[in-house]
Amino acid sequence: MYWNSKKKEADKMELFDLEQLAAFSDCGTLSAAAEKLHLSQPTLTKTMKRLEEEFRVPLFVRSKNKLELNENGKLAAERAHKLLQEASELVNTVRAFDRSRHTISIGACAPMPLLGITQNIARLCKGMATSSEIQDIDILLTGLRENVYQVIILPYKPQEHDLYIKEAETESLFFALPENHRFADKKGLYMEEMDGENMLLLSNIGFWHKVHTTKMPHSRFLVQTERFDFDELIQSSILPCFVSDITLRLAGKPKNRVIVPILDKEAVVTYYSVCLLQNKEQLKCIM
Amino acid sequence: MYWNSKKKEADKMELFDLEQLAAFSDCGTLSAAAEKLHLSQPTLTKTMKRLEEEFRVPLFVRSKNKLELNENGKLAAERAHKLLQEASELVNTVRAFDRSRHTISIGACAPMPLLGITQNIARLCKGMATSSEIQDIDILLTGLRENVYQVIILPYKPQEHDLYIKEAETESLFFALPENHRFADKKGLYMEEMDGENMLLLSNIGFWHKVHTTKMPHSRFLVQTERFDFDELIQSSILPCFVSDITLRLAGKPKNRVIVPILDKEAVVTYYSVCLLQNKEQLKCIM
DNA sequence: AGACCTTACGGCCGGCGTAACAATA
DNA sequence: TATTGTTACGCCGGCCGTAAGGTCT
Repeated sequence: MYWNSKKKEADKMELFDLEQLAAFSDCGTLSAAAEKLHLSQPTLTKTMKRLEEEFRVPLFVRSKNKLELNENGKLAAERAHKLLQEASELVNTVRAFDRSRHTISIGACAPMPLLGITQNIARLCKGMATSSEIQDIDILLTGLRENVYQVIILPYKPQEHDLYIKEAETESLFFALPENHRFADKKGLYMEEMDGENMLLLSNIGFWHKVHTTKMPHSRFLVQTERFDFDELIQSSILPCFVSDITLRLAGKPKNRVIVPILDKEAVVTYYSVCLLQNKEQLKCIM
Repeated sequence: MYWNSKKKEADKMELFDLEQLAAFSDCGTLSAAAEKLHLSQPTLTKTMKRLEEEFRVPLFVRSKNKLELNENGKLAAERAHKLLQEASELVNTVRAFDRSRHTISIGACAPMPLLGITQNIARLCKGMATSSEIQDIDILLTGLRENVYQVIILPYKPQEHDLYIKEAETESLFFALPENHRFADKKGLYMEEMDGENMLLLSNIGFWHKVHTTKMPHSRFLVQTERFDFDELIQSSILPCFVSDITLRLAGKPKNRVIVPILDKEAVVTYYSVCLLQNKEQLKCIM
């Protein structure tokens, strides 16, 4: 296979050469560029010569001890920057694409139903990663159609015909009242009855937030971002808060609290896992 | 300088690697790609492995005896094509830019004044190339402002104030009539008198064409593209044609023809070399 | 003297080719 | 058997670094 060995005209221009050119353009001096790239100055000298040969056009104005880009060189360096940027984007794009093929993005209207489904995915779809977030319901729906999410979890059953829907779990909301609260011995409460009472609330609870603020417009909600802080506050304060059957099951009943069911129909929701009908097969292991 | 020698994580991805990937994508098989690039198959095998390492993402689905791009690979190959295209455009752009810096584009309204000016450029501006073309006058003016042309040659003196103008040579038009033509003994002729006579004409004569067709609307002009064919036809036919003092000076009088001056004022033009005022200094060697 | 670029020289590593092997059709 | 991909192995060239030289501030 030596019959082509001596093709001297080869376009040997490589990205590393351009990187050196770009570095020289940035640093203004070969020495500085060499240091930046952890190379020796003579290496840079030779690469620049090589580039000039490959472009077959002068790129520099050479004084005895000074090297500068001429107009050609400035243009070349500028374009080299662009090309390097695009080369870097190339691998990033491919990596991101690969990642997207291996991760399922789930959008949920509330935190609790995420727990079950992400566990299921980890168990059923080995090698699949999941990324999940809690968002407003309309954002979830548009995100589903734009493939931002492969699966979304809604607190109601949507009617669109291009969606594949599967009923998931239910969640029922309760008040967790201090034992000496005036309603502590009630068997059930409407949110309206509690309206006006200040309550502890965990942030990032999705659509529940809207439920609370609409049904209890006169209450002030002391929002905690951190789960740990929230739990601490429950222990140390006498403010009522919300719990659900799921949190009760997972974390147990907060000490010194009485659990009172909420009677509003909005306090009991059934979650539905939803994906595009066209992705049904691909996602059936989850749904 | 060995303190960084062993950085194995280097982004060694080079254009040649991507070229091999692109070739594989085009050819469908390593062997074919290897042949196309004048490389051996094992080389391709190893490059593909290297690329997979550099992307840190699988790019292929490997059977025992078959290598195919997976989805990642297809994306990578597609983007590789694009990047290679852009790399090629990079050098072409720089080369074109360099060329544009070393060539003066001249637009002229007629062929004759070009002769003198291009000779002057070749003599006065060593290392400068010239490209010239003949165009309509309005195209010349817009082209000058858009830097399509550095210098244009007009048959009149423009009035714009952002232009630098230098009077160039003059050209006077004559009829070259067969010796037995009815006007052969005239001392001068108006074009109107010749209107209706069929004439030989050289194509690509710029604004002269418009002069002829407006002043002699009833004549038919037998247009020749090739100078050689035109000269042959003059010898062998009895059709009248145009000559100018410049062609007479350069090529002499056609045999068997009588030269009769044209009396219309349009038959004597003074050419003006025009450039943008802002380029005056840069072009003063020419102007 | 210090900063910079260039040239000369030598070593080394990485990429390439050959050869041999394995698997498929 | 012919084609294709992979592995093993050795060579060779190109790239890099060190050293030395020249020029300018």
